[in-house]
Amino acid sequence: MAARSGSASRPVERSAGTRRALVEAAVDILRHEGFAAATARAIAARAGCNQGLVFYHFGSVVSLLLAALDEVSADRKERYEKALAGVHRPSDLVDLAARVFTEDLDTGDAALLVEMIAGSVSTPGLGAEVMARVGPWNEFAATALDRVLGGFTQSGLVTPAEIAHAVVALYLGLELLSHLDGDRTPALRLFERASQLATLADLLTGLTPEPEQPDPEQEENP
Amino acid sequence: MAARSGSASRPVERSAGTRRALVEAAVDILRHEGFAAATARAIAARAGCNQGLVFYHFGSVVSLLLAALDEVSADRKERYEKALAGVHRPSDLVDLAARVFTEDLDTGDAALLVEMIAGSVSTPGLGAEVMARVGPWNEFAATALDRVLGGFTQSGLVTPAEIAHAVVALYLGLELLSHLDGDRTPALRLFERASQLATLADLLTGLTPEPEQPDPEQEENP
DNA sequence: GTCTATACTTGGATAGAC
DNA sequence: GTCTATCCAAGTATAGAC
Repeated sequence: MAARSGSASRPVERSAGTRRALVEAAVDILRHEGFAAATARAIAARAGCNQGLVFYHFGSVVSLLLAALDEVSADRKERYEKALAGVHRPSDLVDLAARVFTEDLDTGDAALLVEMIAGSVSTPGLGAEVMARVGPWNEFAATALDRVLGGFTQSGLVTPAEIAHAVVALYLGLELLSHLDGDRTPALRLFERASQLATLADLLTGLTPEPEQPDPEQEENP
Repeated sequence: MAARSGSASRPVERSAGTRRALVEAAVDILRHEGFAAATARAIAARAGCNQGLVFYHFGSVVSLLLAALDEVSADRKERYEKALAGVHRPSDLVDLAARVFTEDLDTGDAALLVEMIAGSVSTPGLGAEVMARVGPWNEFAATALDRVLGGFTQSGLVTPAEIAHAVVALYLGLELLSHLDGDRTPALRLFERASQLATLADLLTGLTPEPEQPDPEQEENP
């Protein structure tokens, strides 16, 4: 509380606005121009402010880029977790993965992640930072897999963490290849096949733990 | 025939030597320093010659880098094809893949490929060129898979090309992640699991087409 | 505290020397 | 034909203005 002016020119608000504009511009450039094009000058130009502000607000270009990565990561995680709520069978999970993959490609989120990973390969301190931001996806995948394949993974053949690592690696590889030649059809075709196999898995998991449940779609509790 | 001097200072030999030195230096830098560090100046310095020679001999930096990629690609392909000769069962193939993966990581060839792919993501014309050089690996994987899983893939469930695409993507993804955090254990653990599963596949393929044959190259009946 | 104008560094490419 | 000295553009970062 206390004294409060409605003016938009208050220092703290100007600062916040500039920061936001820079992050947004960074996201945009990473999505459509790539890591190499994401320079302080280019980002500031798109944000409509002076180039030096990148260093004032974020200290360095990579810090700004990491902020951009965090921004879209938060959005994606929220979307994914919401979607995961409706997933119960293996085929559901594969279908979700396919949808997510396509969405990420459409929105450019995939491009952003791949650009950051690619860029971090040749920028000293960046690798660890990006890795730390990929880690949660690993856990997320492990949780999702455990939830759907719980019975199978507990058989001791493989652990969810192992499959999750493979899944994340496959996801990145597919994105990378799609990104390279601009052709997503091989990846989509693969998801089709996986969907067929998952239907098979439905049967397998279906006969192991529970044969039939009264409410498969009863998540409507706001 | 004709006039021939034994001197090593003949223009054509000097040129060839310089070219070779530059390619070798480019390979070395890509392996150990990364794409971003692979500048004309750095490469020339390591090759012990003037920076301008990069442009005289190769026209541009990326052309030199592609030459470096071709260099190691040729070596790898030769090694792989030789190794593939001794592969007959699925488990052989997985073991070979694991060995190849580890070797590539040790020699730095994996790093080089990943660096080039990563770099090409943000260098206009490079993507298509690198993609053209990844294509053969796709075919190679398809051939290898078809050879080992021929009976299974002809069942129509999946095509070798599809699996090959997935395998290449997985390979790249694993290399990328190993490269990022410098920890290869998750990937190696994965190969261990795959090896176990492949032993299972040995049994499957073993009981389907032939229990024992003197020559497994019978492709007659056109 | 917020921002701008300027300094310094590095890299790609070429004009011209040998 | 082979190579070197030099030019110019672009990037990061900061010293100082508001």
